[in-house]
Amino acid sequence: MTQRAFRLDHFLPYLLNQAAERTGSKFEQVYRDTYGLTRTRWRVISHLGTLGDMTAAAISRSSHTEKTKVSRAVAALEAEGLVLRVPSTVDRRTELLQLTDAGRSLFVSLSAEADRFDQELRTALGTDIAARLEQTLRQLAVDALPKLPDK
Amino acid sequence: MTQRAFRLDHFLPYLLNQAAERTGSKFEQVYRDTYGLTRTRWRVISHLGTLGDMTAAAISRSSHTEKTKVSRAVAALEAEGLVLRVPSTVDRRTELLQLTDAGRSLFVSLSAEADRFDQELRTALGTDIAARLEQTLRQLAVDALPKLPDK
DNA sequence: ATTGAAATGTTGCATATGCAACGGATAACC
DNA sequence: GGTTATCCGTTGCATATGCAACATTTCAAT
Repeated sequence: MTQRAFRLDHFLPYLLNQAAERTGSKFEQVYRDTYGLTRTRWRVISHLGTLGDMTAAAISRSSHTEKTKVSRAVAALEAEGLVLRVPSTVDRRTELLQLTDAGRSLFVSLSAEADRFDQELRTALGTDIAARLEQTLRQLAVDALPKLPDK
Repeated sequence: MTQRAFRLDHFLPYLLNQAAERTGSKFEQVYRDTYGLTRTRWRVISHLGTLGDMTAAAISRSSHTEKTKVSRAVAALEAEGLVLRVPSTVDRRTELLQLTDAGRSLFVSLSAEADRFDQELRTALGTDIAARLEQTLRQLAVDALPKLPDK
């Protein structure tokens, strides 16, 4: 019974969390200090910027973010004049969200910085390793994860 | 001026966050539902379990967790009788934290589940890919990240 | 048609979090 | 030695978050 001892620093969920936290908070400095955005607000902006106009529920599903978190971020962004709500005529429960001119202009500059940051990351890791990382992460993020171990 | 458009779903910090969030919340079900632990409490337990007795500040540094977050987790764990504080005689600012018998027993069962979860993850990804992922994540989590792009 | 189930977005409330400030203790420095 | 800076752990407070509940609207089933 050579029982391999549990090692936190080899536990993938922990390593994923650490890597995400460090990388994310590093880039967070950009949109926080320079643009006064929170993470969820940046997430909403970047969704609208890259995926086009969409509803809050769609953003919530696409980003696996609590719908109430999205709702509050949208409210703030609307108050700041960065996002516009267009009530749908077909489904009166929903409203389509779209960037205002100010919102789009913010997205353009911020996404340029994001691109640069991403490039630096990939260069530091090595482009081939970064590409493999991206593929594996997408698998973890999107595809089905293993079921929880049955006890 | 073929400007490559920013794509959120190719942005490494975003993918890292998504993968970490999904993986982490999946395993969180285990320690939350079965053992009533929060993520930070599990983090403290697993640090003490794998790295031995240490101070709150050491846990904070090792896990890149706010010291106030650690402080509160420790207070809760102490109240639940899972962690013991041993004031240091040499440095009277610090207190060494250690698992009680109950705490160690909890760690033993929980780390066994963590091992199983990790194994399932690695099997799902493929063991070689998982090993490469681990190495890359450690690099991102521990090593220096690229400086923020100069504007 | 009608009834029941599900989706959308918001709010209330309890809890979690981040940040600054604090008291106490040690370290650094001159 | 004495002064200053730094470290440890805690607390106060403002904000963020998660979860349940809600009103409204659409969808499903019969």
